[in-house]
Amino acid sequence: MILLDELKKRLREHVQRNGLKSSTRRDLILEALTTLGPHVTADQLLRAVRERDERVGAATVYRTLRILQECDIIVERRFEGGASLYELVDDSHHDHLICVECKCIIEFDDDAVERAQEKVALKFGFELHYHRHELYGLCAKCLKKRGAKPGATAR
Amino acid sequence: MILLDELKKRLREHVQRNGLKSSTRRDLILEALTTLGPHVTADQLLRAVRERDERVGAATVYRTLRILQECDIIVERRFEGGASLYELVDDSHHDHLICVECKCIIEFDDDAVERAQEKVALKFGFELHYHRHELYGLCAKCLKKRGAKPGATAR
DNA sequence: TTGGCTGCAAATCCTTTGCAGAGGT
DNA sequence: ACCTCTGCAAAGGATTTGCAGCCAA
Repeated sequence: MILLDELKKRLREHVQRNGLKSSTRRDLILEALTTLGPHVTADQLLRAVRERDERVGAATVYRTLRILQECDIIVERRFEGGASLYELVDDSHHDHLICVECKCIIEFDDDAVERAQEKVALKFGFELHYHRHELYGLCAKCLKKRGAKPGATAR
Repeated sequence: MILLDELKKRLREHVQRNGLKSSTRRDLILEALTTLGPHVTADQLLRAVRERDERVGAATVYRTLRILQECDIIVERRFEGGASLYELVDDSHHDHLICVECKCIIEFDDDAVERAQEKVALKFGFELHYHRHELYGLCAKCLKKRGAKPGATAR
């Protein structure tokens, strides 16, 4: 669970540092983000926020999402097809297994992978900010459903 | 270097297997793909193809790109912002370091990472088809340009 | 009071689709 | 001939932007 207050504080600081102003709408959006699941589309977020305040416009959601990205509260993810998904960074340390068939998303967190990629960054003199690591394929369930079908190579 | 003939053959087989027909335009697009760099947008591809045949339409490029994905000749990649990039799969075994400042893309290939992710897939009973692994941050050049600036945490 | 925030609608950007004609088998 | 491929233009979906009024500092 993420501490909402911690996030609000981070947002407030960002707002002050950049001569912006705080607003009720923005807080509402941030709250909705912590309530909804780990991967939210702008549209899902909009609907959720509108349940509490139906006058909120889509533009505000997008504008707020951009601000939240700037202060590292969320990360935008563009999986294949469709709209972007947004994710709280506190959640985003993990990576994803995505089933190409049923579209389910399994989250994982593997130290070996993490360490390996840090080494790669070092090798190229890169300062790592964040990463995305997505493995696409068939999940166990879909695999079973297919029975003894063709199959595929790893990668 | 990828063998263009090998790719053409794969395309031809896919076409026959699915009751499609081959076409000059499609071959042209495939050729352009092997000529241009490792990451091409649909638009870049369109321009390149038009240098050889100016009557080609954007729709054809998109339709062809979809077919080429179906027969595993290319992979679509949606990095942050902007249009999709397409990449020949023979090239796509590597992953990417992407500079958030200058937008440069460094390709890398790390066995430790590869092995680690295969292990993860196995753990979840996943059949891996392909993956994407992108590390975002500041490249060495931009890092130097910034001098002794704030910095960031790893991830 | 000032300058940022907001909703709305229009505008963009990238990609897909419908349709009538061209082209491959 | 038959059915796919193509260009064109229109449609689509997601996101951004211009503008006039609202609101926080």
